[in-house]
Amino acid sequence: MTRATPRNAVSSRTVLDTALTLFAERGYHGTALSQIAEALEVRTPSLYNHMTSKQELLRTIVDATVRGVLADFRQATEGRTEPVDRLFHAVLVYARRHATHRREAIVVNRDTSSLEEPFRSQMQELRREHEHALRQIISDGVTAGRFTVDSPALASFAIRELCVSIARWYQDDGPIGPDQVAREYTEFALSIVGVGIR
Amino acid sequence: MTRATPRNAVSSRTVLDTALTLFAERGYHGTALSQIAEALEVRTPSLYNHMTSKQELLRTIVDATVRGVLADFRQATEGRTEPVDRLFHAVLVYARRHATHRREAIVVNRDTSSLEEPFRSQMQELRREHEHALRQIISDGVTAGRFTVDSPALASFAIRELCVSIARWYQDDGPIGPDQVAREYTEFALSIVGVGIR
DNA sequence: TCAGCTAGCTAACGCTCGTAAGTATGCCCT
DNA sequence: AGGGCATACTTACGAGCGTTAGCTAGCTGA
Repeated sequence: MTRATPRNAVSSRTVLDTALTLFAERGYHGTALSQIAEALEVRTPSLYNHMTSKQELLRTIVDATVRGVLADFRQATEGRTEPVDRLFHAVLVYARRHATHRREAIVVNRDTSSLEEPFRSQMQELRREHEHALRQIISDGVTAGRFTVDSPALASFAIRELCVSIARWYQDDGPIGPDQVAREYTEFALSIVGVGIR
Repeated sequence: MTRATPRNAVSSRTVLDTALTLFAERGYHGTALSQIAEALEVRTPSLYNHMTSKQELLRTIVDATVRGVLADFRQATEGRTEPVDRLFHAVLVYARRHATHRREAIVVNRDTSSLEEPFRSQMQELRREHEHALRQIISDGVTAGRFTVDSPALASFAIRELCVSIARWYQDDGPIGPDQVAREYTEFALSIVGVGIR
């Protein structure tokens, strides 16, 4: 049984959250378990009451995030058939996620390569799935004459990285909310494929 | 004197180059000197004949790259006054550099935070200089009525990260050259600030 | 009340890291 | 021919890492 009100609020959730913060700040290899422990005001070995290994922390973070991205994408695009409509909503949720889940995005983008095999390949496969799905929307839009772009692959890369970049500067306590950022960036994305909103 | 034709071609240049490749691949903290040595088919301590510390390798890489970016920028924009013209050339050289200097770009973006003080602050100051200069061009363009964008800061971030992202997928041996990529991405950038080329 | 479990602690492990010291080897120039 | 220098080597160091083992305290529930 989990203690009702532990004296110090350390749990697998808080360990993961602290790891997330530090991994995002200093990278997986740049973060020592002792730093996570220190942030939680606990000795390093005590962490093992809440996790099984450092690698598992990374695995959990990447897994949840990558699956979340795919789930977002499916929910945002299902039922929509118009390329502009599909791209708009796919980019909107993707951009929004990078404002609301900054740390996760930074860790996934920087440290997926630090995952051990075979998990690393599995995760990269899932990321590629999202990548291809987005590119497909653009290809379809070009075929349908909705988008104007030389290379769907190039545009797809550009749009994805555009969204990812939000995680690198966005501040929760800043003057601009996630929805607003997402909408602005979606506008940028549509500009890239030659769709003007205004 | 440097030996004319050393049996094994190890030099400060090759050490730096190998470090660059590995840092870009696995990150600064994720790369051990032993790995650099192994790639050069040499024992780890032998590296110290060509460098003074691991940290110095990173310092050299970041310093050269950041100063190169600023030099590029100045050369590309000096003498130009038209906002569209200035932005076009500033983005063109910045984008191009990310195709021709992929590894450097990846290392600077991921591992500048691993630099020790006070060098880290100095480098970040220089990066900020480029950032502000680019933003200024956009602000000026908005004032002059050449660009259409809600927030110059947002657009500036977006354009910069767009260029940086080239380093993450570009392949030298691919079907598309640096100039072509740079031109495409510059077009994307101009779309973002509401300037159509075609 | 007290058994059992949770979650903290200290101590210690084996490993790898970056770096230093001292030694050997072989080319270059005089 | 041989002295000097560049560059490689072996050995070793101290520090820090992730992780394991074993102990202890105190809350929970019967």
